Amino acid sequence: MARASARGGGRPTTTTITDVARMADVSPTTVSRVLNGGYPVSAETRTRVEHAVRELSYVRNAHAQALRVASTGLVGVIIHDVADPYFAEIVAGIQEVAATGQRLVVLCNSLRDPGSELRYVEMLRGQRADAVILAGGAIGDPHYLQELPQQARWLRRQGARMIMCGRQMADADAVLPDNRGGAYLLGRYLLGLGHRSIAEISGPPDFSTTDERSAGLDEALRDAGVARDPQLTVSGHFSRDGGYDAARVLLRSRSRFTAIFAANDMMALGALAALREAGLRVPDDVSLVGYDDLPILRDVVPGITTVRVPMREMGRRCMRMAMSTARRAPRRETLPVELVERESVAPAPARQQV
DNA sequence: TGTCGCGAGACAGCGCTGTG
DNA sequence: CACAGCGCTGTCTCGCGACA
Repeated sequence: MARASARGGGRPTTTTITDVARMADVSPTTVSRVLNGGYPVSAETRTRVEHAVRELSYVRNAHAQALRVASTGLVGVIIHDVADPYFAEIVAGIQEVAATGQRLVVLCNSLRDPGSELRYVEMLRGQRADAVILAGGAIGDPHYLQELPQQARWLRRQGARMIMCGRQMADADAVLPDNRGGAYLLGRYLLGLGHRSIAEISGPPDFSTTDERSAGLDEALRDAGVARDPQLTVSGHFSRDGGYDAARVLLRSRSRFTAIFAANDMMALGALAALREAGLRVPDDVSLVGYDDLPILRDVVPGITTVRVPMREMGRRCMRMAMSTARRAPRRETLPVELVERESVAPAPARQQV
């Protein structure tokens, strides 16, 4: 099988284009022509080469190929948390498109640590990735905010590009959900049902997603002439436990509210658990809304009203950007979101407040 | 004219050798 | 000691020549 003559000793041997050429009784040039097309090769020779490729289980050396064609076919995807269904959906969309384009996706889990994210970008640059997709809201760390655009510029110089999924940055392409617009929709919906005391379980303070969704709710309240009570905002991690803890803080406070606006669905699930533990019914005692429309929400009782973010489509679009030719001007695509009404919201009770 | 082989050169980056 | 130059890795492209 793999040649033992050329490289002896304990060194690992691999099948190269030369081995295929030898078995097919042609030159490496002809093997390359068969594999890549674009040159005339007789049917008989083509068959011999293809047979040798199968016999030797030959696959091209991606590193060596990258040297010649200046493309590794590698796309790095950096996400905050692999256990978060939000990112799972985005990655599913990315891989759907990657599979059609013969791209290898490398998944990196930053656990929302800005230092990890920067290190992964550098490592992917070192691997000469064709593109790096950064999914999730921006982190407000000063060093990170200064360094990341620099990394995007270096990538661009290498002929690669950076694509932001769910946030934007100069020198990088971006696919964005309308965070502010979606939060505005939810706010208006709650206000329309008579809710005036709306508690907010917001995301961590240093994330752009947190700011945008809070701003959307703010805008809805402002438009309705409803003053916002700062006591009714508690921040937490973008997770089930983050929502659970924040809801418990709200319940322990003496503040009164008729509805909870959670910054994402996982937080809404945590809040639902905390409300249930406190003996409160959703939506009879408190209304609850989430954000994202994660697939797992379909099996939750009561069904949680939310905003559908086209996560899979965002992933698909990011990958298409990664596979397309880089342009000078960064590209921006904003995807619309829609309100999904389920059973977790009821009209505000006339007097009763939690 | 079609098909194929040959050889040079390019690619990134490490390690080695020679030179000043 | 610093620096330049070269070899090495595997693949691919390109120009040119050979052959049926």
